Amino acid sequence: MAAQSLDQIVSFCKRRGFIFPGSEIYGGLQGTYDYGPLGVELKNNLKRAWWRHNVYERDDIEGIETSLLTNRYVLRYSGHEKGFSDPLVDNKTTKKRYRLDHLLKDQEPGVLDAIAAHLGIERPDDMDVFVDALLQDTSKAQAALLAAKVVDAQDGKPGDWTEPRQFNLMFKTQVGPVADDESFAYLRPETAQGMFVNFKNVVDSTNRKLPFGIAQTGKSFRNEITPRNFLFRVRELEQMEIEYFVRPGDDEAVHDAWIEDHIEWWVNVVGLKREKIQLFEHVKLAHYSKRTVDILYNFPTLGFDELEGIANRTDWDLGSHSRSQDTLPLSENTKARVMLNEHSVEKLTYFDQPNNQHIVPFVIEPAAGVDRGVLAALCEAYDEELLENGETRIVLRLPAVLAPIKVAVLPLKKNEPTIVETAKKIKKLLQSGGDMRTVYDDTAAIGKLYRRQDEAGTPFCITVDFDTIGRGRDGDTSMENTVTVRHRDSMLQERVAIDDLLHYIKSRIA
RNA sequence: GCGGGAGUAGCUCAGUGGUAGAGCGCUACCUUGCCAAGGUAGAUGUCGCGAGUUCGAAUCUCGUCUCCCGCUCCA
Repeated sequence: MAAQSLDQIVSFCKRRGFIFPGSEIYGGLQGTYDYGPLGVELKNNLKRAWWRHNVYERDDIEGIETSLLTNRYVLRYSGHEKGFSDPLVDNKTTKKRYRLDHLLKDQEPGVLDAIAAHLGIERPDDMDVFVDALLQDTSKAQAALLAAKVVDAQDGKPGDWTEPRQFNLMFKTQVGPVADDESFAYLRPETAQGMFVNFKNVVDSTNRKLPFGIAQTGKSFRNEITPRNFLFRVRELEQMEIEYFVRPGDDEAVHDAWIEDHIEWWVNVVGLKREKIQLFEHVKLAHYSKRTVDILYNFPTLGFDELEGIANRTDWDLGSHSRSQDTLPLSENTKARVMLNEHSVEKLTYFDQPNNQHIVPFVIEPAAGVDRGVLAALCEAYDEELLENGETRIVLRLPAVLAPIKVAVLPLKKNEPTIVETAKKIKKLLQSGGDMRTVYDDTAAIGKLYRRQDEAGTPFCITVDFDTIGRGRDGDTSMENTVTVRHRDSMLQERVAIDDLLHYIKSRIA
């Protein structure tokens, strides 16, 4: 039986050392989690599998790793400094909270005129401009909302509004020893911008031709208003992102291809069931997006929710980060909305040799959450199996490539020195390659050792017994130097020669 | 940020003013010829944190933090 609730997964993760609450002994820190000994292996394996699929097994992707601390101009021109913050206002009577722009959109024109009059300005057509005007002086804005009798849809009456407050979803941090208003940087809210600002560097250093992509995994930070639901919404998260650059006009077909490719990856590599995956077509689009499609997974408790978002970011980002934008062949939407860039020293364009012209590529962005991926993999793999003898076996049916521990070596009897020594020797042999986690355990009876490994998701247990050391029953030595390999999912066993073990295991965990 | 619920051993939870408990798990030894076997011994808690009331607080009050549910938010 699969996990029935997220709580079940949460306590399992803590008990077995996958995931712990962040800063726990000091009462925790909201929206942070730490990965334990098994968790870090699983997470690394997931990232490695992603990198392998998206970088190594393709011809058209380069990897990159950019800094988390980000120059504020990067996030100004990307639109985040402005668009990544929400002005919020509360109605003290109804206890409802609204985004200011959403609230204003629902008002009668007369109410908006009254607000403008109170501020002493003409009413702007553009809601963003209007909101900006209100945020210039929040106490004056509060007075304006009250004077204009802004209505709360909840009860249909003028609300008792608080001052509007700007809720910035980006973390700022001080850079350098002098704490003044200008010496700060942002912690990046997405890894994407690092790839955009390095577009020229990658093109120049690799001689890439369109279409090609840049891939990156790494931490991002979002000051979520309400971090919730375990790993699902956290303030420090890790992303696996690709910015795939194409000729304008090719973007729509490439977008569809990435969606298909990544659904397949979640199903075939991470092991998520196809029927637990859905697509969600965004109706309300981000400022940079022409079309965004989410890949959703059916999490316990949460239901279908986002695992990966695949956006067509058009030429927005490259255009935004370029100087002299008026000289570039930008798309109409970008041209109309892009902020004049007074700080960039580069034009992020691509010279199209065959047609002898500069173009600004369109970008398709598959952006997945590593932590959400780990959570989905755990939820999918978690199984409470009812055995024939009436007992329950918890087994984590992770694909071998994701399993934290690949193989456990166990002595059938720990009070038989030759068996113990042989088992430890085999453990050394298997770990010598250095590219997989192996364990030796003799602290319980063999059945319990198997069950422990089942919970950890270990696909193979190797048991050293009397046959291994040439002391089989009735003097049988025919199975000397062979061991039992016990399979996690089926609990079946087979006999394998020690000399063949390394190859046997490696060929089954790739 | 608002409303509701919760926080006691690693996990699940009992304990309503009077010496902190159970099950599972964990450790050591014995036993054990393959699926959470048995025996013996053992460790583990600022009862989330901080104040207050009280002779005495896990228990009552207030504050605070964290988690869960609902609102809100989710580029």
